[in-house]
Amino acid sequence: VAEVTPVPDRRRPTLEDVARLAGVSSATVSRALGGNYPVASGTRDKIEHAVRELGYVANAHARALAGSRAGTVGLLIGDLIDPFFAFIARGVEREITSAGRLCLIAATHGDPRRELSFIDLMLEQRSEAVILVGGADPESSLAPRLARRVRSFAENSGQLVLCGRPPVGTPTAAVRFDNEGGAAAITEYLIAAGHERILFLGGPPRLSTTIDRVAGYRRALAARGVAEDPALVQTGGFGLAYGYAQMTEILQSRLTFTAVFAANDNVAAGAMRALTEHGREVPRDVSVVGYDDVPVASALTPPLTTVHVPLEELGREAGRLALAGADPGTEDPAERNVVVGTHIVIRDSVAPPR
Amino acid sequence: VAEVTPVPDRRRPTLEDVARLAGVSSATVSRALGGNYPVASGTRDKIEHAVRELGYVANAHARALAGSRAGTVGLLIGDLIDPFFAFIARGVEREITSAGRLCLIAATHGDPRRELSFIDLMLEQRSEAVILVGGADPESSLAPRLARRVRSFAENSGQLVLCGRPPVGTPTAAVRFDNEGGAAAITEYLIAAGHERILFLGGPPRLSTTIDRVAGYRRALAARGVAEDPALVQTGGFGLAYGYAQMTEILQSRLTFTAVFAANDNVAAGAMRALTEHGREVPRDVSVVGYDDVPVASALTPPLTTVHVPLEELGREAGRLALAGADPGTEDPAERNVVVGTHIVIRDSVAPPR
DNA sequence: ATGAAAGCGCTAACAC
DNA sequence: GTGTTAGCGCTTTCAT
Repeated sequence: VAEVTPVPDRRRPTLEDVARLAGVSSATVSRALGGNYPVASGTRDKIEHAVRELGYVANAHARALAGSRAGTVGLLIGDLIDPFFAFIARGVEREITSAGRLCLIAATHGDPRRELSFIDLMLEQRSEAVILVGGADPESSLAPRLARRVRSFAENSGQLVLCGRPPVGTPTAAVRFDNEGGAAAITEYLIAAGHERILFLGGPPRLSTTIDRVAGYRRALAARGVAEDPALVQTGGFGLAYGYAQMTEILQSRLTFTAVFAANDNVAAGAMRALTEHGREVPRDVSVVGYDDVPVASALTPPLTTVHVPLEELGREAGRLALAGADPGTEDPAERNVVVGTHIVIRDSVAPPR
Repeated sequence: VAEVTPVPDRRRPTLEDVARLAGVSSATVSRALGGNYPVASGTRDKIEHAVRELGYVANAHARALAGSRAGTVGLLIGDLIDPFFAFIARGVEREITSAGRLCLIAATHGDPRRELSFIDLMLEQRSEAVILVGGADPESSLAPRLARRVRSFAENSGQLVLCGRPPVGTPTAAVRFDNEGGAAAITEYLIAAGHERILFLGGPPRLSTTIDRVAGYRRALAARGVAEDPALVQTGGFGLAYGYAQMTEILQSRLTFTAVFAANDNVAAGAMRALTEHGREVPRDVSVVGYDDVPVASALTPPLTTVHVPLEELGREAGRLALAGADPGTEDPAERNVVVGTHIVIRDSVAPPR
């Protein structure tokens, strides 16, 4: 058996090492590095020199252990790919990072159990805050457990912020956008254009987001005195594939409609493709609108009329709430709600019915 | 001045608390929780009970300080929105998370200085590995500093993995995809279809990715004996906006071409829009191809022929390398290279020249 | 199988 | 302004 050459495994320099080299105490080094404490400029120079000399890098864990903030904020999103989440994540990330914190991101990939374990992880990390993004099924069997976890986090660790997501059963800060209002507005727009048989297509049926959007749709119908046909509400999925498949199927049925309100832009994209393939031209034969205003909306042919959701701003706001709640400076009632507005963006996918 | 009601500020339970309640020593609790150590099953039960009772959650910082792995891997990408990065990130995240590690993600938003500070942060976090994704400007004035940082990370902390990115001047593990090969292949495809005047459009000129793709384009031209016209290589940006603007300008010039090889799918999307607006039909009048095969490619009308890059797989591979290098089990030469293949995906945006 | 005790590297009183 | 000291909560020898 060959002898393993034992690598000396040079220990990383510590505060102590820096202190020794600079000829001061470790406390002084700590203060000099912390910045928020008076240290003689001569001393500071010596310390900075020693730091460079040794290639010293602070140990975040020791720092966190010894009592200062951990300096991290957790962000949990559904999926990194989906632009809906990506824009929110970008806003959060920007806000958190510019406050000198580190953003820990994880994706659930649709598994509610992963939410739980992520919160546990953040609890272990002693994160200052965690931000939960995205719609959720309030009926989920895991909901009570989630509520308990959230409470535990808020009590022990820090601020929890819900972003575009229904309450979890325990008070928290939250930032939402007006799902119902936007849905009502764009439905009214369709009605104003002369449509009465409007197909609502897609959206996981039990997801709060879907429920709110359908509610807005119904409200507009009712407000304008348009009769509601339950057959015209076909919830299901959020993807392009769903929109395509479902619309294909619908086109083979006897269901009649002159406009489609897709639960989001992806579904609209799928529906439009199916429509086109069946020789129905948008918007001449059928009008189509979406929701979210993610990049695909403007890239479609024709460009899609949709509801703009200020996703990045939503994220920034969530980030701000997270930090405000974590900072001991602001004594806010941890439970705060901000709602960001939505507005419809008119492009070329709507025309009067033929 | 009102008296501040002092909140009792209930301390979080520690290992010690659990030990006391379970009637054992903290060492035993540590072992029971660690899992990899024999503990009497009766003792274990008592401990688990106490843990639940107290709502005990381990402190990751104390754990990391006391010597075990930090259990985190850093991931640095250019932008959370860009599907190119998002797919890679998803692959990395999946791999890291399924290995029980926590993935710390940050975005540079194109600022090379943020790369440096992110590595510093990871150094502070004592991360097991960091993964740097995406093209980079090798001429950047920060390159030497980056090299130094990378070396420092590798020496002190853990594995550094480059993902789809040129070497940084010091040996590291890396996973790349064959940029040049893919570019050559799709160029040959265009040539085989009869094209000779092929416009290469977009891509930041000093970015390694662009350079490699242009190299592939040139290689194919040379291999097929097609004369190269320098005026046909117009590098610039990576966005849809760039593709649109630049193509619009080119259409107003006297430059002639029968096909466009866009540096990526976004540029292709922009170029196609400009083409369409100028009454040039794709692929009848002009053929267009892209690179990356991100979702927009298949959503375009007509669907885009492009080079498929297995982005998520790339990310997974990077994740694997990161963990392998971090694990002391595998004694690999920290510097390993894996190259994942690319292949062209034929859709409907290419036709013979008229 | 379990306990005692010594740190890990840092911050935060508390002295001077 | 700077040094001393006592932890922060855990893991890990070394005993037993």
